[in-house]
Amino acid sequence: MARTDLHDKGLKVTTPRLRILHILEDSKTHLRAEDIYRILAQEGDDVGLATVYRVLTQFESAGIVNKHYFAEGYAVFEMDRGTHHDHLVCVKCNRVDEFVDAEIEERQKNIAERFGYEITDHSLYLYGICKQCRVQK
Amino acid sequence: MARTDLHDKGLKVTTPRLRILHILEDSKTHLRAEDIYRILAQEGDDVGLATVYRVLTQFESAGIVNKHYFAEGYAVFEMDRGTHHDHLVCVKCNRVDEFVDAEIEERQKNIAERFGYEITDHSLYLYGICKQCRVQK
DNA sequence: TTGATTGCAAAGAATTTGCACTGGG
DNA sequence: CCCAGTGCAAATTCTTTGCAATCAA
Repeated sequence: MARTDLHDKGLKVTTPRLRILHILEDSKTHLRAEDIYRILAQEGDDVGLATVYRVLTQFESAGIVNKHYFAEGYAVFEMDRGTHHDHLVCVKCNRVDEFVDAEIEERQKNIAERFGYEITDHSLYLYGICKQCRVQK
Repeated sequence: MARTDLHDKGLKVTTPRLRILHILEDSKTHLRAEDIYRILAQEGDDVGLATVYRVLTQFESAGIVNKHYFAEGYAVFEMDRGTHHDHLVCVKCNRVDEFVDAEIEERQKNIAERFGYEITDHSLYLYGICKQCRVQK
């Protein structure tokens, strides 16, 4: 599956790509390039950081992963599992939660229509302070 | 107003701060530190880029401005006017329209509540192709 | 074989910091 | 006066790129 996945996207099946794909598939959270680089090293795969960045960029172009900039100043990646969702980001601890709201999606469509736009994409981020951070404050 | 504004926040009233505040107040769009630095130079104010960054950081802590990372990899700033407006952006001509949808705002609030977040801010961008761009193909 | 892919190191872009000097209160 | 505030350059952090070696197809 991973093999054919890469092949279908016109990407050569190399060890770095398979390993990175695997790490992304296993992860439940958003990962930075640096995170992936560290995990690779832990697992004994000596993949260069530059390669991690390059592979992630290629995966993004191929629609395999999604890239986000939350409020920290660096990019994080997650598998594109086909299910669109928006994000809640804690500005204190950087925790991220995901949600989908059909009504919001619908209204966005209507608003775009009203303004004469044909939507190609959208991004919705809610920034706030999560429960834990408020408690320990 | 600007003077007392700074004073009330415990910030010394200096030329760089007043000028930067003025630029932010006049701007209808999000500005990068670099943008502000360039505008200052154009207006004849020789303020160092490092100072722009420092002042913006202080303004953010003081609640005077909001800082965001959208999908570009760098921070943008805007005055905190207490009103959340969202944006429609044309990916062809960069035209920008603003909108507010009470129902969406309401649902966002509910979602945040459900996840235990206390919202401090949010950003909603709809990217698309505007009518004119579609017409002239 | 052979062009795509990788690693490493150097380059870039955005942002921060150290330090001596300056200016607001 | 005195210390917060500033400018400049050097340092950091995140990411990209040039180039020779390497590997998948």
